[in-house]
Amino acid sequence: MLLLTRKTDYALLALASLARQTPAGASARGLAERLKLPLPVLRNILKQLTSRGVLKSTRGTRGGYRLARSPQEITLAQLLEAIEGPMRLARCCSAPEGEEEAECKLEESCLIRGNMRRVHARLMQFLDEVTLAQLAEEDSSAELKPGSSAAPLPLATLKDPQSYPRLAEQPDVRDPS
Amino acid sequence: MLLLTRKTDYALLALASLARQTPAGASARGLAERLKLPLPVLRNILKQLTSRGVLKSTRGTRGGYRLARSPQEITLAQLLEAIEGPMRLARCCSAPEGEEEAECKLEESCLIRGNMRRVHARLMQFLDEVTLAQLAEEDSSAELKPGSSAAPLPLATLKDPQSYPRLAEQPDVRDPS
DNA sequence: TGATATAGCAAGGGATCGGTACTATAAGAT
DNA sequence: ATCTTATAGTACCGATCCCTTGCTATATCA
Repeated sequence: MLLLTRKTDYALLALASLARQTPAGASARGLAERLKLPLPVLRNILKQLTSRGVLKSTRGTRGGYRLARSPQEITLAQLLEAIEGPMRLARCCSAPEGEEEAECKLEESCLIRGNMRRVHARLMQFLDEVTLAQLAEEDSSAELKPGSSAAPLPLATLKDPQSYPRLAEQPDVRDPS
Repeated sequence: MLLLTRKTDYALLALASLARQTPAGASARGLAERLKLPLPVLRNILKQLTSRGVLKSTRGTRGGYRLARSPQEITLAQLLEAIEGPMRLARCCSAPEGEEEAECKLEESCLIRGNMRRVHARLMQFLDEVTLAQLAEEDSSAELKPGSSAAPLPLATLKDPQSYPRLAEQPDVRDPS
């Protein structure tokens, strides 16, 4: 299961690059060359990010794109929604208002609707705590005490993956019994 | 952006139903009728979950499926990987070992690889803290003091979504200036 | 006026998802 | 033994979505 599409990958890359050179901007061509991304694709992405208010654009000879806000004020949740549309964990996790329902026939009888929504909310909260500034940070890769662990506000500074604790190992058995 | 496929929706529903009646089991037909899911689809899902070791099956007249472990020992991360395959945030978040690379041409020059992996790790950690038992819990929907909030181990009991705090509202402007 | 750069549509190829059908195998009941 | 129930495995089609590309219009600066 791959969570981010290629489009999102490219977008995050471009945004990180722009974040590192804030408040200066860059042209689509310049970004494509620097990041080695296909130009036509990147163009579409930048256009979309502009229409969603994440970027600001200037046309003309010395035009280009720049962030609409500072990297600290842009969260991963915002970016994902700008690129891939409203984010839902399952079909029953619709936008808080509007003509949501009728997506899932069960709805009423669904066993897990309430709990799925809770998980969804926690997930969004997590994504809203990661900022573009953190994503764009120089990758010094090991500047943390592994013992300090879980801060009350997670990801205040991005910590290293290491091996995160799997509660139980998942056997890939064929049920030989 | 929709995270879970229909297949996963069905699977979680079926697993929650099985979890509520642990350690008893249920047949594919019985589950399909009770949950109002299309039988052929559910069959394929149950088969897959069995081959991945999440369920155990018994053939014959009074056969059926039952959980291979207790609902408290099964995490959402395990389920998602069993249903949708290895979970990655982006293409550069491969499995910890094996012939991973070469998926992303950039790799070396990638600006955000390290940080993406950290985000990925945190995400997995989160999914590994949600158990099937929690998902299957009766939905009493408001049995919690909203002040008590974030426990050291999040989701010890699933809390209500309410309105989680959006750091900044995302304007859907057309850049009218 | 010309060059540069973004804006907005539109379209097509390819992969994946959702759903269905068919055959084989195993266990219990009669 | 045989019939019924139920899972195991595989193959297939249709629809949808992702990815990419191309063209034309518009705005800015030299």
